[in-house]
Amino acid sequence: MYSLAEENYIKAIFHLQQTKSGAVSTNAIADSMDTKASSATDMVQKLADKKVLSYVKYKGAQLTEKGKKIATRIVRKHRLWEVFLVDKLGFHWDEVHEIAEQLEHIHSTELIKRLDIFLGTPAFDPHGDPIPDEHGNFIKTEKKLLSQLNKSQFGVCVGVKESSPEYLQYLDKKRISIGTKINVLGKEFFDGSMVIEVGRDQ
Amino acid sequence: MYSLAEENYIKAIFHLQQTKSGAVSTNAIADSMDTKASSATDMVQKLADKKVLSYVKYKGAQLTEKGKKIATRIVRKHRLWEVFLVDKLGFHWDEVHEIAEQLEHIHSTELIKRLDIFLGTPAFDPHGDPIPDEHGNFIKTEKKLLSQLNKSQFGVCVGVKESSPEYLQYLDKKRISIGTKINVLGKEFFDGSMVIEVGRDQ
DNA sequence: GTTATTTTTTAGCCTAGACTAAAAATTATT
DNA sequence: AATAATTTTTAGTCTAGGCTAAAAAATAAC
Repeated sequence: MYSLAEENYIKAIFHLQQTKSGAVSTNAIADSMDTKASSATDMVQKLADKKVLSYVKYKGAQLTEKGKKIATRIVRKHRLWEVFLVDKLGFHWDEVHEIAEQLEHIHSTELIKRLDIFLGTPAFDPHGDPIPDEHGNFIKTEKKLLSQLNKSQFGVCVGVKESSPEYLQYLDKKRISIGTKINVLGKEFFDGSMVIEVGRDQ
Repeated sequence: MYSLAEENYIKAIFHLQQTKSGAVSTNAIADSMDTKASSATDMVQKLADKKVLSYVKYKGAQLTEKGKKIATRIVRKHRLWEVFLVDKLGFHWDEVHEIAEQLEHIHSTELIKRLDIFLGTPAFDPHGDPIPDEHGNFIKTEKKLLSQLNKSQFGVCVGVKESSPEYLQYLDKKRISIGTKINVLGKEFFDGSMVIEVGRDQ
């Protein structure tokens, strides 16, 4: 069993690994955990002892298979709980992160198994992020930024890069949510600004 | 905001106060928390500083109104989550305590408000214990032990004194659960042993 | 009403996880 | 390549919550 602090570090390192390849630097970990580099070093050394990650002094950390399994289990829990909060309790998608951040640390495999079934084994969370299955496998969604599309192309919104309440509320006003189809009607070469059509059929 | 340890002490003292009147002794707290008396003393002193309880050296502790409010909020959360686990996820009533023990520490008043509505604002948990409302008020159920009933009297099971999995499974086999009507058909004066009829209409 | 026993508190120590400040290693600059 | 700047690690502190052992108070026994 891992402590709350350990689980949070493992999760943070997992997410950092998703974006950049190679070892994750101490500073990057400290930044994302909102602590100091020295604290991150301590924890990384402890997790290396526990074989959760490999660590080379001054070179950074990388999760082992064991570590990745722990991380995906936490991510799975986090995202399942988010679905619960939105689908069952009627929360808005911009309100659930903080609560899920707590719920993801509840220990009980049986609970998650049952919650998953109760929710209808969803494949995506309310932000469009894929939910890992029991074995830690999950669909790597090929996400493109809207800004990367060209005129006459279209896409379906599967998530957002930024998740500040302000931004999510702005999207809401524009009637854009997960699953919304967006057509690029025009694109300005000068600054990349676009005219888009927001699909009504969501 | 109170730490996990603080919340657990507050809850333990609350439950101890329910059974015995007057101040709760350090040893009683330590026993129910499965720690040593010295640890209990430390925590009780800290909670007294925070005005959660009143404490007189060598005399024991008593929750203040503030402390009781904190305690009932935790109890409310615990019991609501138990209802969720049994009613929605299909857990058996003898499996939910440990998980609810974790869930009761999730901080979010909005979550509990919504969970309560989702569950249909239940008045009792799966063990027959009353669920405090938002303001901390709850029905004091007049509970009698089955052994206190006499011949020709009857009662409705609202809970159990002991909650070991073994005992709960035994009750299950005998088809006794919350809401089950029990008729005392006969009672032996010698040792108090009974012949009872277990109501089918539950 | 002393003495013995039990209960409670204090004092001092331990671990997890944070911190600061200084040292060491790495990377960047000229 | 030598120095400057940055990153990372180490060393030493701090707090929360535990612990043990000893002291102090309360209770029980004679």
